[in-house]
Amino acid sequence: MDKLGAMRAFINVARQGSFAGAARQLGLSRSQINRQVVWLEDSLGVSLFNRTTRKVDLTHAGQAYLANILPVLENLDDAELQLRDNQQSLSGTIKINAPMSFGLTHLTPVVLDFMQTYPQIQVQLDLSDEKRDPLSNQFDMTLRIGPPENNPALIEHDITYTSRCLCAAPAFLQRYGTPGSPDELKELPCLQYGNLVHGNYWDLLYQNKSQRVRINGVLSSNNGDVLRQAAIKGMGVALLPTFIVGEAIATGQLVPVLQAWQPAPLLVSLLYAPNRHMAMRLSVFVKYIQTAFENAEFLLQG
Amino acid sequence: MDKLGAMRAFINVARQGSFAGAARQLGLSRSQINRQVVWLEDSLGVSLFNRTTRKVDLTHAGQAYLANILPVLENLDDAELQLRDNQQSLSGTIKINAPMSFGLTHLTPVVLDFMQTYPQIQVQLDLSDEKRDPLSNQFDMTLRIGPPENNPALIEHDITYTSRCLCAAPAFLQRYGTPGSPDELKELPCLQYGNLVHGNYWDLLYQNKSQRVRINGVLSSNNGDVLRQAAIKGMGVALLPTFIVGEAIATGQLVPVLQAWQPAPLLVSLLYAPNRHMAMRLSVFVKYIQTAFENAEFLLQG
DNA sequence: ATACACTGTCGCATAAAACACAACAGTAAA
DNA sequence: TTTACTGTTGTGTTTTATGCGACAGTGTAT
Repeated sequence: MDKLGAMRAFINVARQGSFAGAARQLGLSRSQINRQVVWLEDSLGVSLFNRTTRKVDLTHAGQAYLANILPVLENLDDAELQLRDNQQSLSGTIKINAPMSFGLTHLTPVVLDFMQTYPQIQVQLDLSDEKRDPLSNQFDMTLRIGPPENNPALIEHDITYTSRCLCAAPAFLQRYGTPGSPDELKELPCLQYGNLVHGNYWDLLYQNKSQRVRINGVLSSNNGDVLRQAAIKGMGVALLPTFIVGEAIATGQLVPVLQAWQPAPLLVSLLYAPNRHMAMRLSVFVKYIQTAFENAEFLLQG
Repeated sequence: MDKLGAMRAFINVARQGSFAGAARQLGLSRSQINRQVVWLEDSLGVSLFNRTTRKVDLTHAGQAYLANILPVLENLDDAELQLRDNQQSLSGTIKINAPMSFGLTHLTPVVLDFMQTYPQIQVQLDLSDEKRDPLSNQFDMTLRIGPPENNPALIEHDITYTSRCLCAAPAFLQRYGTPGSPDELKELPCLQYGNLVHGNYWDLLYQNKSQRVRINGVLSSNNGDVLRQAAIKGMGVALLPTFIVGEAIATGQLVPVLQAWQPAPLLVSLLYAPNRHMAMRLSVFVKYIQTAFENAEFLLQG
């Protein structure tokens, strides 16, 4: 038996002093109201009403019970209302985790725009290149750059792609010579992006076919800016996402090499727990990020 | 769907971090716990748990909801406990209404004994000769002296009988003569008990047959002591319950007359609302009064 | 690495309840 | 007295609750 329903029936009967009135108001039959109240009385072991066929008066016990459960049920409704509001309104906090470089250079401006569009939403933006569990309750959204995880317990919302390129400083190329084929990379000092280090090699695409190329890795870091600085200083050939080295290439600090041998583009995706009921602010955020990066060709161009 | 049940399932799952654990504790199947939680989530439009098949963690929304409903449910349980306790324990207040004379002379000592037997029970004893509705919430118990009401919406618990007698002061009899037959009453000044005044006559029993006898009513009152004082002063023949005039007869202030023509004994009964669940203190009170008056022969004797 | 025990979820069948309707006895007002 | 309404109860039907079994997934111990 639905005790809450019985309580609501009881409250309505008490307020109106009539079973039939409560039945009309609740859209139920008189018998059902009667049965619910009787059940409540039996389960409590207390008579709640003194009823004649024409009058319904609260017992002392009924008065006490009514006075006790009224605020309780109000609190309960408040709790639900609060929850629903937090779920459906465009307010509250979004906790985002993203890698350092991409977060600083590309995510931050979009997030700031987002916050101006939805001023009631607060953002907690955590930038770090450490791998964090997107399923821990620490973050609502985790932005990842890399190959898909194919984790069935995780929603991977693909945002865009970012291409990578091989590049080096002009001074470096003057000193070591510009490589004409990837074979030469195993003789040249190479700078490796840490998150992708699986060994002393790079996987490159040549005419859409993947080929594993041995390299001479001298520096690896989980921070792309470190590698960019190293590359600009002429310390080696770097394989870096264009969003990191794009500006340096545009200003001539770095020069693309082996342009026919480009690494596969990396997936930029938002990871989050697959809740069947996602908070409105989160789905709005995902959509906002999606459209903001939809035509982000700067990511694809050197 | 029983929302309270679903909430309890949710709370148990949250506490144990496991659907199966909650199922074991609640004595239900895993599927039922799952269904209840899913139903709760759907009805709230919010995901309460982040679940993998091996871990169950509260969502932020779930944490908030749990924190909100926990005290609410506790309050609800408290309300029920309080109600049940008030119902089953021998404590609380009993509100009694009784007629003035009988209350003072016979009910009061029994009530005082009752209070010493059950010191946790408080009594509110209202003595008045006005007719009051036993169904109004003003009183739990109404003691009435008189013929049964045969009200189906009322429980009439018969306690005992009290006989009545015709009597007068010796001085009065010296002046007017002792009546030898009831016919003479229509010439003698008579004193009528107010609650029973239905006209200028008395209904008397002669050899177990009721006969209506015309009288000469000169004073009527709803208070028996008034009539007793008047009778002692020699102002007329009184028809009064023996519990009022018994002492005066014993001391010779009044003398019974027409002893072959006695009025029908009056019923002493407790009236109360027919609650299907009577508070323990009330049923105990009824039983106590019942046994206290069970052999109350003083009521039957002049 | 493999087996195993355990998890959350879902489909299915059944027992339990919620519910409306109709009928009944009682009551207040016309 | 009539009339319209009340609270209650029995009856049948629809809805829901519940257990069982199966499935895919996941830690643990061998």
